[in-house]
Amino acid sequence: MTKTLRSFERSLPMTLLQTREAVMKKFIPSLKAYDLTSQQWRVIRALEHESNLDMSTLALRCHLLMPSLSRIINHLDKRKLIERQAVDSDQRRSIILLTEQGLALFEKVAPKSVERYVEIEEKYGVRKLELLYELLDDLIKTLEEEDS
Amino acid sequence: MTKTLRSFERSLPMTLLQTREAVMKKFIPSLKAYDLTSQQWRVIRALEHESNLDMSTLALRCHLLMPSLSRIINHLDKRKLIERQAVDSDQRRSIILLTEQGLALFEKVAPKSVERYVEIEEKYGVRKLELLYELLDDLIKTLEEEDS
DNA sequence: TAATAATAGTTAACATGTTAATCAAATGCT
DNA sequence: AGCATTTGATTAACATGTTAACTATTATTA
Repeated sequence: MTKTLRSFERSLPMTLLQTREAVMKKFIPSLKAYDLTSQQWRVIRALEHESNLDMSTLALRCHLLMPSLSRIINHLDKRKLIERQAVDSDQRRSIILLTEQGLALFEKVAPKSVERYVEIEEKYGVRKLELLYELLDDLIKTLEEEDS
Repeated sequence: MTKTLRSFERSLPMTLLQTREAVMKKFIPSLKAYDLTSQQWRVIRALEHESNLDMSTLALRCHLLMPSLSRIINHLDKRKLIERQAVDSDQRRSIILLTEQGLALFEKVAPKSVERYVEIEEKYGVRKLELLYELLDDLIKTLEEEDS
C-alpha cells in the first residue's frame, strides 16, 4: 500500500474549515455590528428558540463545551442580555433565559442573518444546498457510527 | 418576506462545524500521541510537501493567519522540528524548513493519518466523498465571488 | 536623497476550543 | 445517618482565531 496523504488543498478537514470560514465571513459583519461573536449569537438564538434551559442542555444545543459556554454566559450576563435563575429542586443547576434586552437584540440581528442566508441560497442554489446538508449529515453519521 | 432563521440543528455554519469536529476526532488521537495539534501537523505537512517557504507563503498554504503561524513556528522551533534561515536579499523575511527530527516525525505520523483517511473513504464511499469535495469547493467559490 | 509608504513578521489583547482540576450539591450504598 | 460516588458547573492552563498595534526593513517618490 503506497497511498500517500492527500495534498493540502484537498484534505478533508481543511476543506471543511475553509468552507466554514467562507460561510462565516458572510455572517460575521452583521454580528460584529452588534458586538457579538458567532458563538454568543448561537447562544442567543438557542434561547430565543427555547428558553429556560440549563447550562448542560444549552451546551448540547449550541455544540459548545461547558467551559466555553460558561464564559460566554458570564459575558452575556454582564451585558444583561441573559439572566440566570436558581432551580429549587437542584441547587447546582441554574436556568438561563433571555432578558428583554436580549430578545430585543435578537429581533434586530435575526433579519440580517436571514438576508445573508437567502443570498447564499440564491447564489448557490437551494437544491445543491439540500444535497450538501444530506452529504454532511451522512458523513457525520458514518464517522460517529464508526466510534468503536 | 416572513422567512425565519433555520433551526439550529440545520444552520449551515453549525453543520460544517459539526462535520469538521467529527472528522477531526478521527485524526486527533494519532496526532496527540506525538504531542501535535492539528495546526502544527498542518505546518509540518506543508513543509514536507515543499520546503524553504517564507512565513507568508506558509500561512497561505496552511490557511493560518500570521499571528497563529508565528506562535506555531516558535513552538516547533523550540522542539527543533523546524529551522529558520535568514534571507540575504530581504532581511525582513526568513525561510522555514524541516529539521531531520521534523522529517522523522512526519514519517512516523503520516502513515497513521493515511490509515484514518482510508477508513473514512471506505465507510463513507469514495464516490460520495468526491461529490462532497465538489460541492464544498463550489460553495467556497460561490461565496468568494460574491465578495463585492 | 530624505521623507513617506508599503511589506514581513512579531506582539498584544481578547474570545474560544480543549483537557484537567476543582467545588458544591445530589445520589447511592451500607 | 454517614461516606463514597456521581453530577452540574466553574476555573485553570494552554493553543488557536482574530484584529490591531508595533518594529524593522524595503520600496517609492517628491
